[in-house]
Amino acid sequence: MVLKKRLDYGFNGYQIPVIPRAPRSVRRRVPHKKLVEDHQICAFELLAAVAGKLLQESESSASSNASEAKVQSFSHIDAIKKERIEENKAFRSECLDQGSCVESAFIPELAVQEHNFKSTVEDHPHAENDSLLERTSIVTSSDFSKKVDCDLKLGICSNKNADGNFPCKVTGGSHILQDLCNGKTENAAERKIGNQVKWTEELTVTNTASVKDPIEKRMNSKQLINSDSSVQLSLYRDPVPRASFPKHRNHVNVGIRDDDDNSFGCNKFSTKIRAFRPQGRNGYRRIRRMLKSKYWRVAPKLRDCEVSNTSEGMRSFYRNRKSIHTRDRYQHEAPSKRRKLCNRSFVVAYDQEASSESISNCPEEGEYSRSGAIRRKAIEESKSVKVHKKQKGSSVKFSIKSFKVPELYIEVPETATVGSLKRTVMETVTAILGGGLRVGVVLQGKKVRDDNRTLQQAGISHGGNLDTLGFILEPSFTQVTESPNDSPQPLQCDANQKLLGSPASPVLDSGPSNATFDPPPVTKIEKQCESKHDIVISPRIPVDAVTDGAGTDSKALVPLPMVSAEALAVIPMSQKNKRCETSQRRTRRPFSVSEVEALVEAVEILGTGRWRDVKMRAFDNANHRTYVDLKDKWKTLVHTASISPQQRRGEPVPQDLLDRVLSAHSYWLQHQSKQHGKHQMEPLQIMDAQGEKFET
DNA sequence: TTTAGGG
DNA sequence: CCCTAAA
Repeated sequence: MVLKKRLDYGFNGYQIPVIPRAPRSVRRRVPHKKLVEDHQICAFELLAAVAGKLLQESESSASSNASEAKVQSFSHIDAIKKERIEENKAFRSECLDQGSCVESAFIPELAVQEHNFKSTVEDHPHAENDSLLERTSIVTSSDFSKKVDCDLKLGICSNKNADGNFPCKVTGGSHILQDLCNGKTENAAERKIGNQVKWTEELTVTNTASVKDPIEKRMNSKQLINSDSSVQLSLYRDPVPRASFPKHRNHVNVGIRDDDDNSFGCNKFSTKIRAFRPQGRNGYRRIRRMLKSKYWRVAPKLRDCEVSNTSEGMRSFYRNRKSIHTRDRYQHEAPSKRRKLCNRSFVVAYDQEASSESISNCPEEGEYSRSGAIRRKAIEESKSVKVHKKQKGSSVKFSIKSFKVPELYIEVPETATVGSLKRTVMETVTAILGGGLRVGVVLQGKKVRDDNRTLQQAGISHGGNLDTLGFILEPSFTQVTESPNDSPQPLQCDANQKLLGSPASPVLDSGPSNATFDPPPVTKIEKQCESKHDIVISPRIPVDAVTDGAGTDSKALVPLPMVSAEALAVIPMSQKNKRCETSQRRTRRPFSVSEVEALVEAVEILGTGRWRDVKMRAFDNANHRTYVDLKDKWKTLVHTASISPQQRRGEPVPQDLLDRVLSAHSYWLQHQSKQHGKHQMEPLQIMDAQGEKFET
């Protein structure tokens, strides 16, 4: 018997909220939108973080130089660091737009050291002096959780201005930037635009000979750049003010790679913040456009300096691609299929690891570009390991402070909560860690491949080069796919981390590749190579970083790969694009028990004909689960429940859940016919707390 | 776009 | 999971 339809929440059994099924057209309009007021991570915030970073950098640089401006409060910096540590996440933003040369600026945090700077320049002899910083790392921080309604744009000119400085510009935004700047908006212009105050701040990257105070902030001219809530980090290559910035929105790289949100755990809680069809058509289209360009976004960034390496880069790229495909097919779905899922999401183009050299190491005359252009890190292996070694007798003692997780690609809706983001990252990380990672040992920049050698034989002894010992995480199948002779050094960790003044911060870096912020105050800069193709590639594909341990003094952990990630990306991207657009089957993502449970619960309440609602109710945060997926899953669940346990495969689903599936299925089946001609169906059967069904 | 089903 | 006809 069908129980009362309106059951109050708190009822011990199913809640059967009566949700009259209005015509689709009507339902569609129901403003289910639970606006996310807080904790919304949006591009703006990320950008704001970057901007703040930049400013901080400026300040800190200035402060380090006694003769420079007054020291500002660094509280916000601390906050950021703290946050970073806490979240272990780095967000990178990248501006991508068709044909535009938008580039993100890297906001370094490390103290700049001259030698770093030099090495940078030297390592990239081909770099064009015209190129700009291209990397941006943003740390997500609760401090930035405020919602910013307008745009923030950061632009850094590659050319010096009359003063010999590099103009930077941060525009738009409301309060965040200002907050981050600790009120240093003296000269910022404030204007009312609609209901918002936008302001622009111009910064100048000083092209000082002294590496120590590379950046000088200067605020003067204001410029308003308006855009529809887009975040842009632009780098002008041209000193001449641009008439406009390339436009694109919501492209924020989160630095995580899995494109799905696996945080289904919280799905069933209606309390979570959800955006019910958050964007309108425009947003939708926008997303689509975005998706279309998803694969080539890297292309526009190709720099001259990187071209020189194109050939080789391509080769390795393809090699990797090939292996990847055999092992893990491309995961991005065809744009046309995921539009909604991707709506208003941050898309991680790929990990643009900012090398510490970027902005902070302001290169000298015309060298600017070199330093920034090539810093790319091998995405795959973005592990950042900190090893704390202690010598003890003839044994070697290690203390790995942390490993950076290999590339992650995560896509989350802007409306996702920070908490869900954390969960997503966690799940992704977990998945990756459990998906075949292995640890590699690197000594003096070279991989120690022979597992049978003793540490002593390998030169890892207390009397040896412990300083150059590092550990890396790499795909376990790397060896198989990689050419035998290659000695890819995907990533490397700094075995030498002496825990520089950081006993207090044991957690120091552990986020996914965020070298930018990771570096402890006085750390050496990690040079990492990166290859852009990751975007498309499975996170675990290692890139053959061309590295030679040559001059590995303890400082340069990883030789800079000469392979230009961008170069690699250029062509491949387009190809991938095609590939993806055509037909890339999504990766299989078996439903977990908890997901099944959420699904069952939702179906019990909503019925079997309202997958969209089910999706929103229980899987709103799981962007990788479409309503079709849920429908299909339900279908299989019903099937599974009707076969003998022996015939079932995959992760076993608790029998009680299957029972619920059957009962709900039959209930709704029956109900369906009834409702056909009449009112709304009565909600379904009810079950008691024990999950036993009541008789209908 | 969402549903409903077949493949 | 994909593909699609229908709605």
